[in-house]
Amino acid sequence: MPASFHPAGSEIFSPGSDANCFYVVKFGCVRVYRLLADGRRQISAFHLPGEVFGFEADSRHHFFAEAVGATSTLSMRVSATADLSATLLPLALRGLVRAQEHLLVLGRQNAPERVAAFLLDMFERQGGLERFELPMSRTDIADYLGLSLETVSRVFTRLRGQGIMRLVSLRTVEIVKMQALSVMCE
Amino acid sequence: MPASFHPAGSEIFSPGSDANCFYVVKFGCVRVYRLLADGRRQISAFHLPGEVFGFEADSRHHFFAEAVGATSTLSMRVSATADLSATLLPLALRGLVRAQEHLLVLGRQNAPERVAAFLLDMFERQGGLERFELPMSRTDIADYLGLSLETVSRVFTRLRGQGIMRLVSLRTVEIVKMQALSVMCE
DNA sequence: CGAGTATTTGACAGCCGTCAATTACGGTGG
DNA sequence: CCACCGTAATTGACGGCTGTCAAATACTCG
Repeated sequence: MPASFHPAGSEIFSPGSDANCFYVVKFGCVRVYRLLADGRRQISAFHLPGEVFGFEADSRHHFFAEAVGATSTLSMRVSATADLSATLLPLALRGLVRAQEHLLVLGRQNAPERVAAFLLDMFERQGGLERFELPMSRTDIADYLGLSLETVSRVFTRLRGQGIMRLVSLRTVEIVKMQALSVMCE
Repeated sequence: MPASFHPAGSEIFSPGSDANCFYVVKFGCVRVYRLLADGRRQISAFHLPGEVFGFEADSRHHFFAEAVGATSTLSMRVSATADLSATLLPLALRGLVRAQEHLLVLGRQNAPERVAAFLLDMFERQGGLERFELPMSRTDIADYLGLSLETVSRVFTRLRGQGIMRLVSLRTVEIVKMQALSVMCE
């Protein structure tokens, strides 16, 4: 179970490379994404400490994975796992449910609803403390939510104006009115 | 492996119900979707003959599944499968990849690109014949692509005007310029 | 053949993306 | 410790795509 360190922005895998192992995030954050021919990017998931990513339907990767900030991972070769299917199935199913929920956000929610959903997700995945870090840039958030970075920024400003959240620093969020944020996602 | 017949529009399962079996489509088409509180709907997938759906991360369904038209399915109890994990893992992984590709469409492609991607997907999944049926309504297509039904209709009209496709009947598509359609998705 | 539904088409408004400029932050070196 | 520089984030102006509302047309089924 070898550990690796990934500097900010470094590639972990890319489409076409061998998918012979999967990864556990030890610290930091990983973004998994696809690109269109003209460079438009859709981040399908961020992975935080403790989360597993990198398994594929076949033996090749179909996505890019990069360290968002300084990140360390543990990688496990698929062959080294006694019962691979039993290990991966629950992970794959959870990923599937997450992706399907994300589809609802991208397909049917407007910009404020998307940002609210994102903040609540980050809140819950980082232990439910009202103050937490955003490991990723506004551009990353935009590419995850299918918005422009300017729109993400504008919604942040609006949420601050409504007293729903506070920015302790550019990347540190404090949720003030949890209820209001939840209502926004319906 | 009991077979069931589902009339058009009938419910196959809904959120909260027991997820103790999964389903294979025999004929017809199934839509799987979620709703927001105000009724906005996102269809996460259509399932055509031969495809499997209905497995979940836990023992409860999180989605609605309905027959699009007259549909028949085979249902298998999860407990009746010898090695459940080995059977379901490839299906779950394929579903995950599909969902992630769909995320790119919803997050980063405009209306014509989305419709083109949808038509190509239907084309490929129905055997690659240039003429094929759309089992679902414009509303269903819209809720799958995160568009309004009017926008779907307008894009259809435009594609016909450009000589890229023909509507043999309202639900029967003939793709005339495959190349042009592919280019639209990048 | 007729009723009801599905689809198409049109007019118009609004949300959000793009382009651009300004401000704020953070890290580095003096 | 502070000044400086490069990057990230914010803010503003404006246009276009797409949603909404509404009406007309086409289709399907009984």
